[in-house]
Amino acid sequence: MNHLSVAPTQILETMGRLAYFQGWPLEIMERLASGAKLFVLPKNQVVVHKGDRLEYLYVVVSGRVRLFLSLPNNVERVLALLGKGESFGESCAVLSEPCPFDVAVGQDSHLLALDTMVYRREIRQHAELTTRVMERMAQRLLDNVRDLEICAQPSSVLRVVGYLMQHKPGTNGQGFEVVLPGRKRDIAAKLGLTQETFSRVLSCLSKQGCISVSGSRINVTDEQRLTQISPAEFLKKSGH
Amino acid sequence: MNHLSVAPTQILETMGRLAYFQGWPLEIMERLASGAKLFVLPKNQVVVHKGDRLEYLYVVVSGRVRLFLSLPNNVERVLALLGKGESFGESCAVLSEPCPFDVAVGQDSHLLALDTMVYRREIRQHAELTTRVMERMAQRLLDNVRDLEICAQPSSVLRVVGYLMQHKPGTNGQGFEVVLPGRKRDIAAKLGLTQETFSRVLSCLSKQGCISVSGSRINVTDEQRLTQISPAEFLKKSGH
DNA sequence: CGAGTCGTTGATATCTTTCAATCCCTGTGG
DNA sequence: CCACAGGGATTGAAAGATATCAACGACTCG
Repeated sequence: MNHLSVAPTQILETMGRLAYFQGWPLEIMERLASGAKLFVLPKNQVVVHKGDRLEYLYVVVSGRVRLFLSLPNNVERVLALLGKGESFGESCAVLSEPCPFDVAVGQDSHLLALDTMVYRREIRQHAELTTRVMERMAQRLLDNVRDLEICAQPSSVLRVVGYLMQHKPGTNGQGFEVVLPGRKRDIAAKLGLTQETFSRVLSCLSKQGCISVSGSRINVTDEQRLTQISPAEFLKKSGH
Repeated sequence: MNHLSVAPTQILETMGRLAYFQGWPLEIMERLASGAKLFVLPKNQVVVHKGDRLEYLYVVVSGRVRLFLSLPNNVERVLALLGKGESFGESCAVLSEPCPFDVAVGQDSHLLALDTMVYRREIRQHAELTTRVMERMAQRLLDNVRDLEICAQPSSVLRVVGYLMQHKPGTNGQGFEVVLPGRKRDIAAKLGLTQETFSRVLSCLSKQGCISVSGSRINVTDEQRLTQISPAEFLKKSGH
């Protein structure tokens, strides 16, 4: 993988702009920066193979990263789609375990790579940071449950509705927009659906006036009806 | 919920026997014990409702506990089946977030309940413990991925095979036994299957000589064939 | 012995996947 | 400027696997 040779001071500056490091002591960021690299990755580049021992912990500086499992029928199951400021590899770094998923970038991306050894040492030596990382992991565990709840919904429609509602902004009165963080096929793979099914569901919801779709922007116009659509006798209604 | 009034010293003694607290400083266990209770719960008792603010962090002393999501079609999706020494509620306790799942006991059980406030305070004041809890959470995140990988398998057979292989003991030459940690319907619900489908798959695998089932004990006799059975043209073969 | 829970088995319906063709958009090169 | 290639998305028709509904059998407990 290509990595830019970047001066630690510039890496430090980059770190300062990432949400990931908000509130971290400068002194520690400096030590992390000195062992860090900045990777420049072309679209579709694979970053990590399942089973790899991670040399680095990664933080997304720009672009899109997708974590996924490769299933026997030659399809992917997407675990997460990450954007700027999000990270992956902490769990493996902390436990020195092999990575249980594959990682690839969805478009040209910049990834900050922190040396796992340095990371572990710094984390452990600073109680405040340990707490911070612990909280982040706790948050991720809760997020996983929410994701799983959506994937566990018994019908494709409910899964898509669940996904849209999960991305509703906190403060809002009437309607909201969801911008899909990746290709539709990847969103589908995150919901445990094929892209075809995902497409059909969006199409139907659209025809019923609940949402309007244009590219990767989805406008939820009638949240009320969207959440009540459960009765599921639904893909048929729109002229199937 | 019934809770035994138990002297802190006895609670402390109980804690000492739980794997959860192995290696914890006695001093801290004493402080945790003073704010702790011991719940005695009858079969099927609900411990936590989804959305509850947790007053306690729970550790299983005896019995079986199941964490699950209630889905719209009135079925459960099981997240975990816990036995002695396992715990739940840390993430919520650490973040003061409402619990995202329901919890019930599968049989008469004893649960140790640690006050979340005391727990948080103690954890944060002792760097060593924070690290320990962080590592536990990291482990749980990796476990979640493994579980999800199994649930993501494209056929019921692969899911069951995956489940069985996940429970293979590390050291072994020829065959192994898996004791299901709960009712078959709960295992099925953990795999995202109905109990009927789970039953059929076990039956077929059994007829093909890969495994033998007696109650909740499953003997994997031909691991070789079990893992190669993928071709999936399979439920039909056994006289469906 | 009867009630209740759990598990098995069977028949049917339904939903999603799969396979295939078409469309749309974008970037590229003649 | 247009043609064309490529990736992505959509749409259609068919097949297949699981869910659902229902009945039965096994076991436990009171």
